[in-house]
Amino acid sequence: MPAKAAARAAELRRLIEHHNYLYYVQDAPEISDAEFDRLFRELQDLEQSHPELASLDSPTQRVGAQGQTDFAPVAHAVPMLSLNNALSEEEAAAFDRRVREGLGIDAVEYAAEPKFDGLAVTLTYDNGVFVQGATRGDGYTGEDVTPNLRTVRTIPLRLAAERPPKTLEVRGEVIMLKKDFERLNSALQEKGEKTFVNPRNAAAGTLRQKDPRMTAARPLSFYAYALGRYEGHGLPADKHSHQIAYLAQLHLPVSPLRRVVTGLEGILGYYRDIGQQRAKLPYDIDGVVYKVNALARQRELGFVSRAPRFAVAHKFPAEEAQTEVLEIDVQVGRTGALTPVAKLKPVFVGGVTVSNATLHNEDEVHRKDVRAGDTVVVRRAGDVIPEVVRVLLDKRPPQTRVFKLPRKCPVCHSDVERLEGEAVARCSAGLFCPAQRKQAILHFASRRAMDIEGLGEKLVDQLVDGDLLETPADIYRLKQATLERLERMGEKSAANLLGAIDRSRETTLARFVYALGIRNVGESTARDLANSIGDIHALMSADEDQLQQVPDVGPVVAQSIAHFFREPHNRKVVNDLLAAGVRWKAPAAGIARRTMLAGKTFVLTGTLPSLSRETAAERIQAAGGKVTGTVSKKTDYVVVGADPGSKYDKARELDVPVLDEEGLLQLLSDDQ
DNA sequence: TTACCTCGAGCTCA
DNA sequence: CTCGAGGTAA
Repeated sequence: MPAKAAARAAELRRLIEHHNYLYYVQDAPEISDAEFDRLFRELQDLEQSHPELASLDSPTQRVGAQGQTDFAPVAHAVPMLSLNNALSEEEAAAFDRRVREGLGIDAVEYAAEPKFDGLAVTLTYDNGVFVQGATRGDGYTGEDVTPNLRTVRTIPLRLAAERPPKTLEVRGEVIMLKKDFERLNSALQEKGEKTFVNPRNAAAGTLRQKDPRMTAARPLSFYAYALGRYEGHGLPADKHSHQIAYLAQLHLPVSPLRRVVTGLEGILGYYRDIGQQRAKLPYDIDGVVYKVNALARQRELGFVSRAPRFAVAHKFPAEEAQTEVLEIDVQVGRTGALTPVAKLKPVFVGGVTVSNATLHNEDEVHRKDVRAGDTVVVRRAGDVIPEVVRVLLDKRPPQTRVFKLPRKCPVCHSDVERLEGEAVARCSAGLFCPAQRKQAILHFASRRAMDIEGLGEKLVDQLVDGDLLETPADIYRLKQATLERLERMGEKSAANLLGAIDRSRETTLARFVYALGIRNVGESTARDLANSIGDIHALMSADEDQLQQVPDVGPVVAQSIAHFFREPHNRKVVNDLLAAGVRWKAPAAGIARRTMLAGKTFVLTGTLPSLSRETAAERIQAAGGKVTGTVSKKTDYVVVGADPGSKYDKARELDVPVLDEEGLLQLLSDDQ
């Protein structure tokens, strides 16, 4: 009697999902583990004997139902933006002041919540069923990690709602609870396996597992804090806090520490309160978040470039630690810039082991008077980069010496030059310096340049040190037999590398120009040059006036380019590369094709029906147009897709012509 | 900057 | 088993 079986299966799923929620989210089970297991097994048996009842949202299908995690790209319909940071109470006060002034009101109501230290993800529910989960990625495109997220016990596979919304996209953080982290690490240790260094890395590593069974074995948690897309009834439209409460009703886990507070006093009170509880909380947090609670006011404030103006992350002060400076190393970069780097006695701070800290330049070292042998205070500033905060002078041993930048390049012993008014000193040898040569070749081969897969740092070191490579052009003369003599290079690796080198011969002018590594010429300038000048020989012989005709090329960039191509050595490298068979298609129809969109500026907002943001931008650039991020009087067109942001409002305000995708394609096809 | 995962392939020892 | 390269995240 399948009808009866189906009804029982539905009932069991509801019960199991409910008790799962009580156990994992509420931490208040109402039945014993044994009873829960019985329900679970009954459902499993039922599904086994009636395979037609199996369904993806069944709690028996948390693991394995969808096979492997494939990390396929997922475009976010609503971008996952980052928040601006406030690093002190003064900055939090400044945020509150800007909000008050922006809204013209005296006391603002904020929704405050802890800022979890984990990984941002977005979950999509179709008709109440969890169908997709993705990482944040660059905010516009993330990776599909659905099978891994299905194993997270606090993520409901089905929302608790009689009439669930048609679509619900919810944003939140995947974390590992401190106790789960400790349990996992001791288990790993017992097995003699590598342990994780902190809960965040454990969560990140777990989410990046290909096999969801591995993920299932490592306990992750999830907390929801924001809404992405929503279609359906029932969502409160007035306040953020009400929306979060609604998510909680659907049995999505939300932070119990969230509060609604008012004004600066309210947010600072909250900050101090949470700060006091921090150590006792079951998970790591790195600050608190304030959001203007009224959604209409959020819209009023809008966005500045990539971050909302209505919210801020108020970070706790970065953890500091003391350690010793073993020595101050000097590294040579691609442009020959000499960078002093403090080699530190490894110290655990802010969740990682720090052993290097850049000191930026000579003046910076002197300002802080850092010396080899000093004891210093270090911290991880602005999220990632380790920083020497100050020297503890009373711990300075006798006979330390003031740091002196070497007068000769530490790699090639050529003279070091420091130009008037510049903070950086440079090795004067240019590409004759092996350090610069290595960097130049690495840059040439990099993904965004010539994209020679497999030509990495260790290999370039060997090739340059063995005098097998002097210039990028030599790459195309490498032989199988030569490569096979190198470390860790067998027949197969050598053949693969030669294949990659051969494929790279077919490129574009823009990539080629970028690959040359001309000072001040990045990816976008290279593209501008390729589009406007369109020919490598014309580019090589262009004078500075001609170069300045190219959009966005000013005197400094023009000078760099002209200077680069005046150098006979560089001209020879270009000619050698051409002789080695490096080639590209001439930009079709040349100038004529570009007249229409040349110099026109576009801004994209919202999701286009068929083109991704990237493709749209590429097509516009290919036609000579420019794509920027902000709408101003200089913007010629705003291309609007679904769910546009504030840029759309701005466009209407400034009377900038608005296109949809069709209009854009029309414009592009007119431009033949 | 550090830590982590995955992949392909080389290395090592049986 | 170990290494290098490539990728991601904060």
